[in-house]
Amino acid sequence: MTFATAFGRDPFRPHDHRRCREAVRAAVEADCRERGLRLTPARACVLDALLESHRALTAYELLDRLRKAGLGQQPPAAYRALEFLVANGFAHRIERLGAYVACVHGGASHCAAFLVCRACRRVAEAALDEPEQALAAKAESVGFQVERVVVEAEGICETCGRAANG
Amino acid sequence: MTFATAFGRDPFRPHDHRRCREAVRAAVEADCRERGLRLTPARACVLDALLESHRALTAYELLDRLRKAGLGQQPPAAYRALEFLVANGFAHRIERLGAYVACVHGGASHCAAFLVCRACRRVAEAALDEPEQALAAKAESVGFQVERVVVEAEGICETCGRAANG
DNA sequence: TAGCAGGCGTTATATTGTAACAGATGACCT
DNA sequence: AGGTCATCTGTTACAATATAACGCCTGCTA
Repeated sequence: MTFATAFGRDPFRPHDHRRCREAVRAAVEADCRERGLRLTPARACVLDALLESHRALTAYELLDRLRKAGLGQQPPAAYRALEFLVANGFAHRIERLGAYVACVHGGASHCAAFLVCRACRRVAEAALDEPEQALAAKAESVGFQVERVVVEAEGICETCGRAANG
Repeated sequence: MTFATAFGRDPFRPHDHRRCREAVRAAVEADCRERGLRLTPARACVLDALLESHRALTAYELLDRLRKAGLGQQPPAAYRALEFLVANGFAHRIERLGAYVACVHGGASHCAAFLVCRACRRVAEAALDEPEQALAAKAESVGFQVERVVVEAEGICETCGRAANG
């Protein structure tokens, strides 16, 4: 399990975010070509907004971007773009926040865990190799069929912790 | 890690729920006495509603109960009772659903994982001994201070699975 | 008995998300 | 070329979840 930007670094700390963002964007484009998915202007606009930072953005913040770009006016525009991005593994919904982040692991569907800073709303993502092994074992023992696992750790990132403690 | 009702059984399957419910209710009352907490009529009403089943209920479903009992009319009545119950470890919020369940582990604050059936909304709770050890280790390695961990497995319980598959 | 904290009532509003239907576009077939 | 189909988008209207802010009441206690 590793926490990473597109370049294997800690997203809570300064990094070459331009390269980080562009690498993910290129990977998504390539993946869409391969899988015959349409990265339409509205979808690309939402993805780009998410890629501007490692912060979780709400659907309405993303809708603002669509409005400014002239690519949509009403909530369904944002939710449709997000539905596409989440369904295809290009973004994740952070349940704890009702907000969304770009996926930094490039396309393939996977099970993810998140560190969510409640101060700056930045999110670090970890690929979980197994969907919480112990949990899966217990689920099986009661005949429960797991379809999706949400793992979100809420807290304070190093930067915000230092800012608060002086 | 064990999934349990108050009597160590699988909450997705039939059990002596009257005893299950009454034991939790008594434990909560005892805990409130010990800790000087006030289990007011409105709070008890919400707790009792949650204890009627192992299903997650929304704040507005709970507000209906308060209304019928003449113990509150507006949303804040429900949210205040829930705030008390959650803050003191007597209930949990299921982030995935925006809904609430009674805690079956009797009071002490703890870290929990949930199996959430998306068909019947019943919820099984597991006490996590350590707050996701691997996650905590990784958090520490990037200087992230974890305050709370959400672990929710969404899927289909045995009963609902059988109903669907014939 | 004055002050204080906690609990509650009420109004108003914020935030997040969906249903439903219609128009537009582009791919593909004949 | 024209027909047909699926997908994407526009729009209206609304549902569902949650909170801010203010003020009253009650019971404790200094």
